[in-house]
Amino acid sequence: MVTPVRMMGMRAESERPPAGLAGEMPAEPTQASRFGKARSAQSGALLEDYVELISDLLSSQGEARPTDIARRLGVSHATAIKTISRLKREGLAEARPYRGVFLTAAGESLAGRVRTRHRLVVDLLLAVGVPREAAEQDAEGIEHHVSDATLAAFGRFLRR
Amino acid sequence: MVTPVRMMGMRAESERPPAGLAGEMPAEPTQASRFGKARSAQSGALLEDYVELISDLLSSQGEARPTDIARRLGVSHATAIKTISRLKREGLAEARPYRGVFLTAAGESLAGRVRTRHRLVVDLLLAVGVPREAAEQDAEGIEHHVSDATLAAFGRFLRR
DNA sequence: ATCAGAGTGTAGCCACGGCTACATTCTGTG
DNA sequence: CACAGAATGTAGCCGTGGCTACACTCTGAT
Ligand SMILES: [Mn+2]
Ligand SMILES: [Mn+2]
Ligand SMILES: [Mn+2]
Ligand SMILES: [Mn+2]
Repeated sequence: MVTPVRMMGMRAESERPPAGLAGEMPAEPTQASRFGKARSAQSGALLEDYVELISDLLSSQGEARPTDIARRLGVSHATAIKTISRLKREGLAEARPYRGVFLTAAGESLAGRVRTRHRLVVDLLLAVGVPREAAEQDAEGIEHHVSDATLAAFGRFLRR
Repeated sequence: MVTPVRMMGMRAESERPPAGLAGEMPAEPTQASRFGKARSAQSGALLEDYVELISDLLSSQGEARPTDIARRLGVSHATAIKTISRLKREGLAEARPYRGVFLTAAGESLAGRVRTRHRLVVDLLLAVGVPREAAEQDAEGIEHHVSDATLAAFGRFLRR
């Protein structure tokens, strides 16, 4: 995500056949690209949640320790630690053994955007009548698939 | 998903510590469960997309061949074939070599629900002012995180 | 100062969902 | 009827994100 080195799969949009002679159904290049985008969005989701949570912990507790992160996410500490090293590799976090996790500038910035988006999504859901608990729950997954255009529309709708 | 044999990870909600003596922040069992649910939702997403697409192909083309499925999803045929065998394993589809893919009753039923939900999500997005293309795009990911409660709320909002 | 217990880290396993490369089977023309 | 080319299937590789088991390091009470 941060480093779209080649990001997952995502088949090259170009390598399409010459599109049959007649107008036999556009072959839908759009559809494939939509699925592809949804897939890559998903790949960033986990990192986004980590970064948002770490930022929260740093504010509220003053530190973000692997065990806390693991507990809050509902995964084993081993899993959390492995993902934290991925955050480091992606340049979003820094951490030295037994010393807790911190966010880089990039990490903080991402956390901010993610937090804003999370709130907007919850608010939008509430605004259209989704019950609180469902809104909180579903937002956790939905947020990662909301594009800037959609987010902007949500904002306009809420300010109405 | 259909067969929640043990479904991915999803840490046991129960194994929580005795919750410190004083009232030191509820320890948020909710948060972990929310992340967990979002994770399992994701695990079903791919199968949902396959089933919906296969159903579409069966209606429009009369058959669903691996290559078509692969092209529409933007993945290699090898990937599609592997996922198709997972669909078989999950009891959603049937397929014999060189004979195309078909849906079981369970598969058809899932496809129907998925299609309905997909449409509702797109309509909701359009209704709150999301531009068409963004709506189509984002819906492809969002749909998999919309609970029944939220879906019902969307329906009410649109019928308003 | 000790040391039990909590927290961290590492190793190794698994399933999923991508891919490429190669082998096999169909099928429509010629 | 042959057979080239398309479709299908198989094998094997990779990274992610889970897990358990075990080893190491800290730290707060005695
Ligand atoms: Mn989330
Ligand atoms: Mn969030
Ligand atoms: Mn989808
Ligand atoms: Mn869909």
